[in-house]
Amino acid sequence: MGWRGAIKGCGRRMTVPREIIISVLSDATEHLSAEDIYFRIHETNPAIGLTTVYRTLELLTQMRVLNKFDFGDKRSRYELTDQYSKKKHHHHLVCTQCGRIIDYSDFAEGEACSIACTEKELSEKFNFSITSHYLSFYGICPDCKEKNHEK
Amino acid sequence: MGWRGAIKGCGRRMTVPREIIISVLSDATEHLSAEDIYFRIHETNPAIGLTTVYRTLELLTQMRVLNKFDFGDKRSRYELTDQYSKKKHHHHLVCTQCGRIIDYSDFAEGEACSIACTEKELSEKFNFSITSHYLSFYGICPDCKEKNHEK
DNA sequence: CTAACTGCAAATTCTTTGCATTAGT
DNA sequence: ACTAATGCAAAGAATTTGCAGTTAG
Repeated sequence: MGWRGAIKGCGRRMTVPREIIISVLSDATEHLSAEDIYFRIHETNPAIGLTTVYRTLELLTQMRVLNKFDFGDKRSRYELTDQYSKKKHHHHLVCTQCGRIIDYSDFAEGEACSIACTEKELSEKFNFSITSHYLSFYGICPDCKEKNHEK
Repeated sequence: MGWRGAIKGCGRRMTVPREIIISVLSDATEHLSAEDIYFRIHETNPAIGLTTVYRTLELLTQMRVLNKFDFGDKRSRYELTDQYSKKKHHHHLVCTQCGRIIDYSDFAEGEACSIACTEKELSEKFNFSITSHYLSFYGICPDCKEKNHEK
């Protein structure tokens, strides 16, 4: 079932703003904030307000169409969940100096398997129904390393 | 070198508020927000302001004495980094329904090793200097599962 | 038709800043 | 003494809410 079905399936309505917001998210390669989305939409659809963007993102997050992330700057960022995304499931590599984020999905030998095993062990041990996970590595990117070296 | 040394080592001063804030964090079992810390301190030290708590947390985070987390509610939460903590390095298991967070550090067979291997592979592949990682699993805790069942 | 959705402006909430005062070293 | 650190009040920034008008089904 596509996201349209998910929305209508629970008594909600398909609207122009929702359609556009998801299409922006679907085309995005980066991790967009509410304001990012608002500005992209605003050029072609100035009638759509920031409030609607926030409300739509909240709704879609609750419906598990979107994941909501926080990378340290104070704005929340969103991306489609695996189920609805063109991109494969991925983890993040975050530069703590410049904020650059690399998505990687060509998991190292054993990484994916290990996560799956851990998930299974944890769900048994703590009796949790695990639905997802989030793995990020933090460090200094090549560019920042170079800049730091020059000083 | 303890955190006191870290602070003095870079020309900063040891003060009563800093001492108290770290001791609260050191004793905490949960993940405290700035306000949590402020209230705990306030009972015995009403002279210490919330601003100082924020400034201290910011400083200590920059010095890598603290890790700053975000678990979805909008407040930031803090805990001592492995180097300064009584607790072992751990990962998180978060209930998406009630917000409960379980720390686990008795890593499953292979989990710790796999993270270390992945870290090494990524740092070579992307030429990143990786300093830390963050792994969380999300799901529904036993209590919430039960509650959902009753309905 | 009617209830969900929207936009605007105002309100909230968390966090940061300006500035005069206090207190480590 | 010198300057970092503090507390207060005020400012800032991201997000949420109240409400009257709009629109999908």
